[in-house]
Amino acid sequence: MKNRLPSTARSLPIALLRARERVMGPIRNLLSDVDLTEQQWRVLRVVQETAGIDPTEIADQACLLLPSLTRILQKLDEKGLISRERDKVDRRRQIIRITAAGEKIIEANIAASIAIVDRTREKMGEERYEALLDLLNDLDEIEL
Amino acid sequence: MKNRLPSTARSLPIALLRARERVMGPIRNLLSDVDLTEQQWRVLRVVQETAGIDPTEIADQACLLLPSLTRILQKLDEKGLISRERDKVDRRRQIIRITAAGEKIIEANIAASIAIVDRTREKMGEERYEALLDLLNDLDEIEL
DNA sequence: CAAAAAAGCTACACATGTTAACCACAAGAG
DNA sequence: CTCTTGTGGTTAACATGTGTAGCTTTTTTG
Repeated sequence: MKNRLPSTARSLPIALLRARERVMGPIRNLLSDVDLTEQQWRVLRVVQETAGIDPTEIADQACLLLPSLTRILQKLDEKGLISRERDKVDRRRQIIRITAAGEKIIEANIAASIAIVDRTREKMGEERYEALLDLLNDLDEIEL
Repeated sequence: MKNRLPSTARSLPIALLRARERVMGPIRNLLSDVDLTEQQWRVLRVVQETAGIDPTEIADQACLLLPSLTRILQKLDEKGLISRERDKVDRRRQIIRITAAGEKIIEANIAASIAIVDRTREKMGEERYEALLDLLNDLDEIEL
């Protein structure tokens, strides 16, 4: 009765953050070598995954607000990693695509990134790892 | 063979981020009403959890770099939510404590915060929810 | 004691978060 | 057809956070 607060380890948001930092820390180091921020990398991954995606959808999938995304897309465009095109049907809309250079950057870094995550998978065990991913995706789909 | 990349939904860092945003979004709204950022709240929770903690330990538990933490502690100090004291044994060190006002802020917001998380727990089911927390804590303890 | 290490702080450059205002185009109502 | 409303996206401005380097003070160690 003295303390009804959940310990931070049993606080879902904090536990999610700590787990993420554990995995993301090493990956951030990788990315800084090729001068990409974590967010830029995330956007690039999302764009690569869904060719012809529009900014609103990217923002949603990459968990970014549109104004932040606008700036990030400008940076990625400057770097030649994505291309932007106006939708001919709805001319408010933009169509974003990854360029060959963008694909190349992903190619060059995804292996090391996967290797880091794979070490985690091995230490956790395949089943627990997959179970974790399933639970995370469930959580993401909750309360739409 | 055409595409060896994991979909972003099966990418552990991205899945962790999306799940976190889902839960944290509503909580951030709460906090902005009392003029606290997410990080300030996190620091406050950590300080409350471990009275007499020092900045290095806080930074570790709250997933912040020391320079960021320094500023956050200054802000929290200005607001009167924490107190700082020099350690008499090792005078390089500082001892951080939550103040009565700080406890009060937590009291005033933790209920709504827990309510948000509880809705998630109900939708996921108790067991799956607890399993998720266990897996996250495991992940955090990996690769020390 | 001198040198190395640890705990923090400061400063700086840059990226992101956040809100509001704004522009161009689209879609509906009358 | 035009007026209003809605949508997609950008810009601006400011707060905050990130990341690196260098500095001070105090401790520890050779």
